Amino acid sequence: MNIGQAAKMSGLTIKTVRYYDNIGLVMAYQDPENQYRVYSKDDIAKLQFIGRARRFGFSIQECRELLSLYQDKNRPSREVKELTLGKLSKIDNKLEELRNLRNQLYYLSKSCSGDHRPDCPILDALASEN
Amino acid sequence: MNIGQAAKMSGLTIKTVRYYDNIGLVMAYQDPENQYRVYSKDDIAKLQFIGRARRFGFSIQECRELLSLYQDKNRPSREVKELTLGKLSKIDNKLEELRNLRNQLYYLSKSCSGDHRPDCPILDALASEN
DNA sequence: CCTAAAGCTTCTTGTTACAGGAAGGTAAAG
DNA sequence: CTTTACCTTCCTGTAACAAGAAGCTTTAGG
Repeated sequence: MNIGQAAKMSGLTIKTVRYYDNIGLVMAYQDPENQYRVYSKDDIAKLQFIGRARRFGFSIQECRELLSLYQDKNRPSREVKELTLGKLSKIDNKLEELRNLRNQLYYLSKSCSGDHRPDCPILDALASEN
Repeated sequence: MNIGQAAKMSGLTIKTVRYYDNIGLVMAYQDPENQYRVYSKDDIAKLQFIGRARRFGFSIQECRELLSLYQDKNRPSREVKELTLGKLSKIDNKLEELRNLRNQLYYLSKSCSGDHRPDCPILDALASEN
């Protein structure tokens, strides 16, 4: 099937699918006559796989690794789990960071009257040493 | 003072400071003799201001707005508060998203034995319809 | 005084993961 | 035969800088 169908079936955009072909992540067969990309069922499965992994926050590089593990029927599940746990810990760090940020911003916004007057503790905080 | 000192005093890198000059965020005076950038105390204050705002998750564009509000002694504090509240709500959305992701990944990792055997519920989940 | 090191300049390229659009070939339908 | 839909490649833009090359300038030391 052509790239349009492949995009629909995988839930990705045409641009994305073409991009994955360019970077060698999911390479389509090229019809020698018209240069159109041709996708097999197997390719669609890979695209869907990647779409889900991306939604889980895995980077393209990580998707590449997951895909090769996915295609290797004999790999130990340990490798996949390690990748996932690594990602989990990164997410935990990011969560912590964001929570702190959120609280600081929250207290800053609370302290500001937010009316017509020019006094603004938010700007004061950004301008001061601390 | 030169860019090296300015970078140190503001806690930013030289590259960053030069970049801010290029995009017109904090423009330095240029010594006509040697083309060196010269930073005043006021410039340093702006750089520090931006450094803090960036750490609070404000984008360069938002920093630009905050900076102009900061320099306008008569602006109503409402504007700053609105900017901050908008940012806060974006952070809340991101937090929610990340928390969901984290939980999904967590349960996936829990379900995988992570040993030498090839069976891996994580990959199964990425490969299946849901 | 000369030299080496440190500091400065501009310019180009790379990063991440695509999106948007131009210019042009192809295919299917009326 | 023409319109319309799809496809192609190639170029540019995004956010916020980092890295590095090539080449001045300034400063400190022997």
